[in-house]
Amino acid sequence: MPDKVTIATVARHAQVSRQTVSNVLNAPHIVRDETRRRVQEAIAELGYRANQAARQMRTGRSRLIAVRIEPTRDGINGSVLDRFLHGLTETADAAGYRVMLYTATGDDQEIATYDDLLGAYELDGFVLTGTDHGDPRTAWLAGRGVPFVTFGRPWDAPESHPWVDVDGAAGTAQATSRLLANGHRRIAFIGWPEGSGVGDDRRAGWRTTLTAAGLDPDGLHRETEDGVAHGERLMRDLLATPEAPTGVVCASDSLALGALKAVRAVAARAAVIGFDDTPVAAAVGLTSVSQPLAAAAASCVELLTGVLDGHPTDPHVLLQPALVLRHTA
Amino acid sequence: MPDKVTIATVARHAQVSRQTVSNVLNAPHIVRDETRRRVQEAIAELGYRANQAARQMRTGRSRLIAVRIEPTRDGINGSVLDRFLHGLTETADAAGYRVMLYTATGDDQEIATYDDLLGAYELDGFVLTGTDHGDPRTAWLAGRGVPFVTFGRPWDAPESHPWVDVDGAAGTAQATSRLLANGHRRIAFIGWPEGSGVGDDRRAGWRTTLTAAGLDPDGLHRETEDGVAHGERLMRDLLATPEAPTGVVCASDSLALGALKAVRAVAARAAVIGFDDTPVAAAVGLTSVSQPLAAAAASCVELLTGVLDGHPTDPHVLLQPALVLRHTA
DNA sequence: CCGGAAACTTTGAACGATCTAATCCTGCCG
DNA sequence: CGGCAGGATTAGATCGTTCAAAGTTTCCGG
Repeated sequence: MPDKVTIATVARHAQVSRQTVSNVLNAPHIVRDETRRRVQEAIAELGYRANQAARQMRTGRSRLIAVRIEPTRDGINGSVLDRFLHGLTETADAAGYRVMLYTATGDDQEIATYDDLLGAYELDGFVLTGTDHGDPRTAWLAGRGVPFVTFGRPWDAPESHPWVDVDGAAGTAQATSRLLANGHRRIAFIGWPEGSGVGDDRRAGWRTTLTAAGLDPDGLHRETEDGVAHGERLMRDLLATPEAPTGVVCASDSLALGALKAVRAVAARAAVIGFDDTPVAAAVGLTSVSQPLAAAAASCVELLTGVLDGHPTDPHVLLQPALVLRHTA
Repeated sequence: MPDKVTIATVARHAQVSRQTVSNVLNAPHIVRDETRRRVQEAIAELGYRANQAARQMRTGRSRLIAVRIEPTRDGINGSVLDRFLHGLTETADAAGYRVMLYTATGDDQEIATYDDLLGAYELDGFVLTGTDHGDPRTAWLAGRGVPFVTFGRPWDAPESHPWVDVDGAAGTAQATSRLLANGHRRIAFIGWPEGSGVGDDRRAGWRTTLTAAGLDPDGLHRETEDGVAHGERLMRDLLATPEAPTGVVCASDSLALGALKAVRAVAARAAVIGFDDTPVAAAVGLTSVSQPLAAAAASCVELLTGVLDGHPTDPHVLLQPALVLRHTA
């Protein structure tokens, strides 16, 4: 293995001082053209790469972004995080940042981890997913002045910090419109109990679209925890009512899959639309609302690096989902 | 924000020298009990955390492990990587390491990324997933003397480097035995074209189990690319033969899902078993072979940190999968 | 009470980059 | 031809840690 190439090696090779090499890297405009060219050649020739640890010691910046990887609770939503992570890594890479993972069980343990990561690695920023009402984590980070972005709106105070989100209401609105366009008039919604920002948002899209079409949404919605079995139960329920729906929009693919089972079990012909476009949806041919995860990830990185590199952008990004048509609607 | 706490702050506070604090952290046994206690109190009181960048500069070790996150090709396998990543992060954490992500498209681009990562962050090691026959990446890493572990055996040279893998043959053998125990005699296998180590391994488990039971596997297997549609096509094919199978073991959940569709389409009652226990399998009630991903991740970290911290373990770990029984077998 | 080994602690340098401030050019004007 | 402005370049200090070597204390046996 050849000797380690440091900035001093490059400087010697290009017959300039260390600082000039540093300038070529960090402030090229202050170096004369001819000198810059010579230095760049030396860099290329030697395969020099700036040591981040040394740079970080001086500048206090690590070019590292931390993201939490969750314990894959349902499994069905795991792949969403997966795609998001990939997009994040790719965009961060392009912006000269790297992604570091961490896990934590529980909010206070997570905050301890922040402390750890900041102390040991001087992380530049955090990307949080799945924030809830009154999340203590965002408060802690904001209090310490640590840059961060959340994927998901802070429902209680939308202006409080930078976020990126997907317009869930627009997604369910699209789904509902699709069913309306196909001639459906009794369109149900199966979602989560009131109180979760995301769930309420998705329900709202369905409700307003129905109302706008002059239809009455009352009695056509059901709430439950997420899960295939729950979806199936509620859909059987709906199908058994006197005015059974001919189509249903669901807050998740799990619920939709359950609904689909119920429909098939009673040999009905109701249309079903899910949410998240998970692999499950693709596998069983379920029409579903797809979140632009790569774009969301890119926006997160953009917001964060914008703050870090001193050219901040609009700190609130709301992306539009798209309906992926398959067999069920 | 309080001033940064460095080793010097702690030293002053505990009335010892910097080096003694360093010794308490890295070689506690050479410090007298009473001194150590005093230093540890100071550390706790001040909330001191060793700066990794500075440590790394001196030691050349970053306590960072790199893992590739793939572009989620199929989507169905995405969640496997996801669970693996989570396990990796958790175990690495416990061993005092952190996980850094990277992506790359194509082997040579990936090698360039290695160079980048090693040069800039002095990564301690790599975890590779999905290695193929004659992988240039492992050769490059080995040539540079960079520690790494692969999740997946190097089929062409099993002794060449440390790896962790799941015994696919044992998995399909379990699946086949299960079907035998349930009275099935004509048990088919749908897998991938010959040549992929993983695929061949999974087929072998089925074949040897059938043979051991005195049954003839000939004519009962089909090969195709991965995908639901392919699985469905081949299963229809099998069901249409004079001696149609009453059960089928598949090399993946995608194939199994397709097979299941075919079975239902022709109103047959054949049992179906998939592989990987993806969320899809859980959602549709498909019996599937489950890989112990958390254990695999833990083994990867153990192997890697073992090499790094100088107490190497057996460099080849083969884990046993488990059959998850659901409705289809 | 002293010599000396063992146990423990401290000092100074080094890792590889950037910051600050000082020095060196170069061209231009009086 | 000297002086000077301004850009280009360089020398030295510094970030927080660990290594190597030197210094100090403690403990025993003679």
